[in-house]
Amino acid sequence: MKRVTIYDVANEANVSLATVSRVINGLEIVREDTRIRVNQAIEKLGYKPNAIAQGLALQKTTSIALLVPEASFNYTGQIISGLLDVAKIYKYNITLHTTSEAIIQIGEIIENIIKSRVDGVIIYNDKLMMDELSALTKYNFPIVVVGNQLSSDNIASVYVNLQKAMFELVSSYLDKGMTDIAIIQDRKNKYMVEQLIKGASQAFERKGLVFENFIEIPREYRSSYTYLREYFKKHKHQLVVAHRDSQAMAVINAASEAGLSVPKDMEVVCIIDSKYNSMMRPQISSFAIPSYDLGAVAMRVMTKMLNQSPIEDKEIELSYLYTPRQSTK
Amino acid sequence: MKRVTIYDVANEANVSLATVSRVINGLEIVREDTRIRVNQAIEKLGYKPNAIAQGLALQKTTSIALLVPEASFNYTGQIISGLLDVAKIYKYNITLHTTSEAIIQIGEIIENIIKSRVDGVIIYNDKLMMDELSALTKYNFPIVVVGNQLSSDNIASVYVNLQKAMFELVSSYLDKGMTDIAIIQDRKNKYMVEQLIKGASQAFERKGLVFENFIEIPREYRSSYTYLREYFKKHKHQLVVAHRDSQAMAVINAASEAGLSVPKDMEVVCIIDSKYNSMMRPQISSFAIPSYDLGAVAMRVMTKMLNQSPIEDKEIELSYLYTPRQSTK
DNA sequence: CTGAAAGCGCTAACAC
DNA sequence: GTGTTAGCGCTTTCAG
Repeated sequence: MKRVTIYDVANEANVSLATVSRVINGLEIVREDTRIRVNQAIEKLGYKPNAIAQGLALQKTTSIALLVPEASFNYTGQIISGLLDVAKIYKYNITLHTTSEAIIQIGEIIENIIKSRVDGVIIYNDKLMMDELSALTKYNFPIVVVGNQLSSDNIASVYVNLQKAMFELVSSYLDKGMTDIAIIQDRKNKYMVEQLIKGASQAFERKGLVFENFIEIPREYRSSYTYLREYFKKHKHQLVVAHRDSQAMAVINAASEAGLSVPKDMEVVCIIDSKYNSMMRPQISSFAIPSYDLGAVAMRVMTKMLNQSPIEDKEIELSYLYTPRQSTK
Repeated sequence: MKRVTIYDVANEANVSLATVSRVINGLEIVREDTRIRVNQAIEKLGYKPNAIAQGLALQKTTSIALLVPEASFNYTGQIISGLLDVAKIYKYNITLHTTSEAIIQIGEIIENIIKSRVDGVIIYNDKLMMDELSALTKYNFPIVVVGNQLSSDNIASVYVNLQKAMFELVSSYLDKGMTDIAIIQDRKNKYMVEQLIKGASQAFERKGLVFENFIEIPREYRSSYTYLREYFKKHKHQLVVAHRDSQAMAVINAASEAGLSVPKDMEVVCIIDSKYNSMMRPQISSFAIPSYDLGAVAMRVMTKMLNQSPIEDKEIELSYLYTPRQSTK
């Protein structure tokens, strides 16, 4: 199919290309009959405006870049889903970029994003902090960070206060007199675990205690499970907190092999779960983190920034809900 | 930061924009010293070529559209991951589009893709078949379909032969004299289940039998689990095949509630599993479907089509591997 | 080896 | 209301 341009339509309809532009954008007033004529021509020729050319002329692309870590999508899936739904409403396209463990690549990705001249960038990344973002901020297009509390001139963020969540959870156990509480720590999700530790420490401090139970998965272990199997042969806690349901499940399975029964001998809680949690036995007590909303709100904020609309607050905190299940008493 | 264009660089380096274009594209021969001068200017000004303008001039965007159903990403995640990794190698950008259940939207999405002038489209979709694709084929850019066997002039496909997989699986059970075999059927993944049924039917026919055990989840049930719980109070099979581990898990949990033990009283197999399968008890026997490769190969084929490279075969079948686990004897 | 100039398809003043 | 025209930033002949 030959490319049909705005000129072809103009010819067909016997008007100037400016008029065609007017009707496709519906901005200015065009006389009824000529509008109809133009629309017929468009229909007849099967004309579709070239978004690339529009982008050049308008200096905007109506597409925003999404930057997510690696590509498991196990937990970002919901976020992306929310993002896309809202993006669709506002007619924004999403270009998907993933950051691998290798930090070196990040420069390349950002370069790529800049070349693409997207209107904005949404980032979900535990590791990427202000410093790494600076490369992006120089080009001062709006940035929305999902998952971290963070803001500046053209950066907004949408997040859940995990520290507070953890504080409340740990406090409630401490109140019951249970102090043997441990957190699973692994290399990934470093930022997230840090927040959990802060929250726990805070709760301990309040009781005049010190929190120091980190179950750190050593680098040499390919999977947490392998390590945990060893670990629970020698250790036991009253409560173990994992960040994800998969980690929690590894804990439960490992503990079970070591003869520990959850929740009888040990309770387990995770922060974020997936749809699989409902299928697991025991089902894991978790915080209901509004992942979908995290994405949807992020995209909404982005559209506001793009429209220069005033934003009440650049750091938007979404709420969580602790949901006890079978893995706790 | 002010936009810096190729003109600015040309000025700074005291050359024409044509020369700058040459050095950034590294195509034609440019004298050593002027090349260095230009590169210095680029460095100094922080110039990044505008991909939009390049796209306009070159009539190509180096970006390809990815169309996936809804947005669960539970099973497409791996595919997307493979896709992105290869896309990165070839410097292609991916724009992400999701198709919801509502068919009406599909036209809008396709229109959007066409306007974006992507270089190609990769589609993973059980439902979308030739007819729906026609809107795309008219614009004759390359299309790669993931998951369906399908091809034509500018359409290639990468898939796994589920029918064959199912045929082999069912045959092996029939050979053992087990004929009470059922397939879980739901509204989603219709195409996939169809293939499974074909494979099973074929195996049954070969034995002079007829396959007719479909456990169809009625529309009114929000989750399969709710229905299955009722179902297994009254029914029981020797083998139940589900397409996904989540479905299989629902079967196992429901059966378990009805007093059936898997695999003792009933065996369960699923076709595609996720990383969660390794955490489930029992772990579900499944076919190892090379999801990542499905994506990676699809992208590779796409790049070939874009380069007009000859393609040996437009229908690429990837292999699976049946992996018995705890849910079968 | 390098520069001038004509597009690529569209938008947005500015005329009429 | 509608047409004219100058860009948007880059690539690519075609000269020199």
